[in-house]
Amino acid sequence: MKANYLDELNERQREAVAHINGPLMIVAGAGSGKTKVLTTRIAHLMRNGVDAFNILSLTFTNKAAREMKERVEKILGGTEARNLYIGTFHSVFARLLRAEAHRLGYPNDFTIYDSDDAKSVLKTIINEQNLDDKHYKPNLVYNRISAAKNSLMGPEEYQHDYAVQQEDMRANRPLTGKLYDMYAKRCFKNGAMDFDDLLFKMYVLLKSFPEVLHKYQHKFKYIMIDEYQDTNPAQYEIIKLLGAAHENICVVGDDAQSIYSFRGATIQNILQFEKDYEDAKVVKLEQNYRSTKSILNVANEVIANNKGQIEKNLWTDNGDGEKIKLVRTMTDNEEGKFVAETIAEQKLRNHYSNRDFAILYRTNAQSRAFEENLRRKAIPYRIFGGMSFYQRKEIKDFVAYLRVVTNPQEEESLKRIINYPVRGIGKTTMDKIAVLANDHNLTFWQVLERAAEFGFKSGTLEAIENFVMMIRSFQAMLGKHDAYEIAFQVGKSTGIVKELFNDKTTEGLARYENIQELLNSIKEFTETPTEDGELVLQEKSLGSYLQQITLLTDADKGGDEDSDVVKLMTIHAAKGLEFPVVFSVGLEENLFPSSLSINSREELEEERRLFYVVITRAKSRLWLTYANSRYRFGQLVNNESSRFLEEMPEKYIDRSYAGGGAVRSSLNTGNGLWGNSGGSNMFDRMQKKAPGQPQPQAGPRPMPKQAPAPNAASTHVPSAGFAPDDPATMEAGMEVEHQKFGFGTILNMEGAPNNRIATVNFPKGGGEKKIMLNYARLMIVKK
DNA sequence: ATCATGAGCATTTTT
DNA sequence: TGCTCATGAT
Repeated sequence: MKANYLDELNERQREAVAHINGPLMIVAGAGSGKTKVLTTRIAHLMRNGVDAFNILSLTFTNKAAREMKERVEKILGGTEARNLYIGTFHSVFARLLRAEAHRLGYPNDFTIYDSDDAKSVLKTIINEQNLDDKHYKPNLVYNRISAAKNSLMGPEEYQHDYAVQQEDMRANRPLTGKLYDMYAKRCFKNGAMDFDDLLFKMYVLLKSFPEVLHKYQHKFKYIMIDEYQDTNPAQYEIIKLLGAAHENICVVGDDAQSIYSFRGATIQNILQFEKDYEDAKVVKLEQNYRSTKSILNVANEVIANNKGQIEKNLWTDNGDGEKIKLVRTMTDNEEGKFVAETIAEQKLRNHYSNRDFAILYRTNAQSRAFEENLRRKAIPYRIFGGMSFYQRKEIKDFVAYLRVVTNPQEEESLKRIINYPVRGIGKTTMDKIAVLANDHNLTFWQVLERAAEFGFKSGTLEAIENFVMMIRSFQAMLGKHDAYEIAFQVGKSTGIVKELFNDKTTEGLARYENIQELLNSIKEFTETPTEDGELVLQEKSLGSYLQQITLLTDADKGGDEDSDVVKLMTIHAAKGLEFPVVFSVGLEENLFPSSLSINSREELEEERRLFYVVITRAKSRLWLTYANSRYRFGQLVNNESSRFLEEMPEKYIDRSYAGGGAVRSSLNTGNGLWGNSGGSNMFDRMQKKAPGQPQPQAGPRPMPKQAPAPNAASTHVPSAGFAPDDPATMEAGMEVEHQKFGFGTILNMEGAPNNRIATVNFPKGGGEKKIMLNYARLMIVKK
C-alpha cells in the first residue's frame, strides 16, 4: 500500500477519509475528487484493521463500480481489494437474492426481467383481461408498478391506498392495481424478478427474516453509497436496515446533481441525512479540480436558481480559461455540421484527440444529425446508450434459450423460442397450451412435458417432445459444464448459429456476428478468475452468467473503452464523466428543458440540475448549441432557445461564435448584441413566420429533401427482361434501373468490395437513395 | 406459417 | 421521420 496516500488529499478530503466509525455524509461538488475520496477511504479503512470482507460499497452504474474496484486495487496493491463487495445496488442485491431467494419461494436461479420483458408480460396480462392495450398501455402501467415498488408498496397496499386509487381513477385506469397484482403473481409463477423487484424483494427479505438481516448486518459492517442523491425510498430503507447495527454508513452525493427522480429517486434522502443520523458528520468538498473558472462560475450561477439546496460554494484554483461559446444554427442538421466542423478545427488548432470530445444531448433521438456529420468528416465516434446489445432480437432469442434451460418455468422466454427456429409449434398450438396450462394450473413447461396426455396431433406432439428432449439435454449439462459450454451446445443443437450463418444478407451477417460476440462474452465470463467473497455460489455457472447480463447496459460492454473516438451520449449517461471539450447541444425550449418537465417547479429544477451536470462535465472548453428549427417526428418545428441560457452570466459567454448566437432576451434589446447582423435578420424572419409554413433554408445546402410524390415509388413497372447485373461491375456515372424506383443515375459508390453501397438518384422514384447492392438488385441501362 | 404492407405512434432521461 | 405491431395475402 502506498504510504503517503493521505498526503495526496486536501484538508477536507482528508477529513472525510479519516472518519472511520459512525455515519458520514460527504457533500461532494462536481469535480471535487469524490471517487478519489471514496476509494482512498476504503483503503484507509483497511489500513486501520477493517477486513475487506466487511465492506460494502454501492454505486449507481457498473462502470462506477468497476472503476472504484480498480482504483482501490491500485492504492492497496496486492489482491485484498478483491474481497470487497463493490457493485451496483441491483447487481449486489441480485447476488444476495440468488443466495436467499428460496426463502421467498423463488428459485435461486430466478430470471431477471429487463423492462422489455416486464412490459411484454404486462401486455400479455392486459390482453388476457380483455382490456384495450391502447388505453392500458403496458408502458404506463409498468411505470405505475415501478413507482409503487420503488416506494415499497406491494399490490395489496396499492389497491387499498386511497391516494393511489384516486390517481388511477383520474387517469381512467382504475384496474391498474389489479394488473399490478396479476403481474406480480405472474412474475412469481415464472420465477422471475424485474429490476424493481431486486430492490423490493431485498427489502422484504431483510424485513421478514431477522436471521438474514442479522447475517448481512454482521457481514457489512461498513457501508458506502455513491450518488446518494439518486437513491429511491426502497434503496434508502434497505440501507437503513443493513446499517442499523453499526451505523457505519458513509454516503456521498451532490444534491445539485440529482437527476433521476423520474425513476423514483428522491432528493429528500440526502437532504434528510443529518436528521436521520443525529451524530452524522458532514464534510463538504468544495474545491473543484476539473473545470476552468469560466465554466464553474457559469455552473454555479445557473444552479443558484434552484431552491432548497445544501449550501455550498464550489470554487477552483484553475485558470479562467476560455469563455463558454454559445452557438445558434438554423436547423438540427446544421447544428450537427457545426459541431463536426468545430471538432475537426479544434483537433488541428489545439491538438486534441477524438477522445477529448463529447457531444451531450437531452434525448437519444438527437444523435442522428451528429452521427451523419461526423461520418461525413470521417471523424470516428461512438454512441453510448440507445439500443443495447442485449436488446437485439437475436440476442434476446439466444438468451431466452439459456433462460429456459436454467429456469423452465419462465414462460416469456419459452414462448419466444418454442418455435424458433421454426419447428412446427405455431400459434394454434401455443393457444392450446395456454388454455391447458390455465385449466390444469400448470406452467407451460409442465404442459409440454406431459404433452402426450393432452391429445395433440401426432406431428405436433412429436415436435413438442423433441423440443422437450432437447431442452432437457441442455439441462443435463448444468451441473457439469460451464456457461460457455452449454451456450455453445445450444447454438449448435438448435441450429440457430447455422441458420444465421447461412443468411447472407447484410442483416443476417450482422446477426451472426452478434451471436458470435455473445458467445465470446460468455467465454470471457467463464475465463475471468473469480474475484468475489464467500457469498458466491458457482460463479461460472450459466445461472450466474444470466444473472449478470440483464443488469449490464451497453456502456458496460467494455472493450474499446479508451479507443480514440468522439463520444456521444445523453447527459444522464455522462454523469460522473469528464471531458476536455464538451458540446452541450439542443438547448431549446421543449427539448431542454423538456416539454414534459415544465409544468412544475420540481420538474423544472431537475432539468436545471441536468443543465448543471452537463456544464460541469467540461474541463477546459464548452460549446452550447441550439437550433432554430429541427425535425421532430418528421415535422419541422421551431423552438425558442432554452430559458436556461438566460440564466448564465454574460461575462463568461462568447456569443460571437459561428456568426453569433441569440438568446431570447437579446430579441428584446434589439440588434447589436450579435457579431453578425445578417444572422439577426434571419432570426427575426424565422420568428415571424407562421408555424407550419415552409422555412427558408440558410446556407448552401439544398432545400430539405422533397417528399416524393405519393406512390411515385410504386408506379414503376420494370422493363421487360429486367435482369439484375453483378454489383461488382457497377460504377458511378452509370444509368441503372431498379424494380421499384425506376431509372436512375449512380452518383457515388462506397463500401467494401463485397458489400458495395451505391448512392443513386431516381428522378421518379423519390430522389437520392442509398442502395446496398448485395440485396437490392440493379440492372445497368447505360455505362 | 411467413412475409409484405401500412397504420399509428413516439421521445425524456436508465438499473 | 422511422419503428413496431397488426393485418392480410400467398
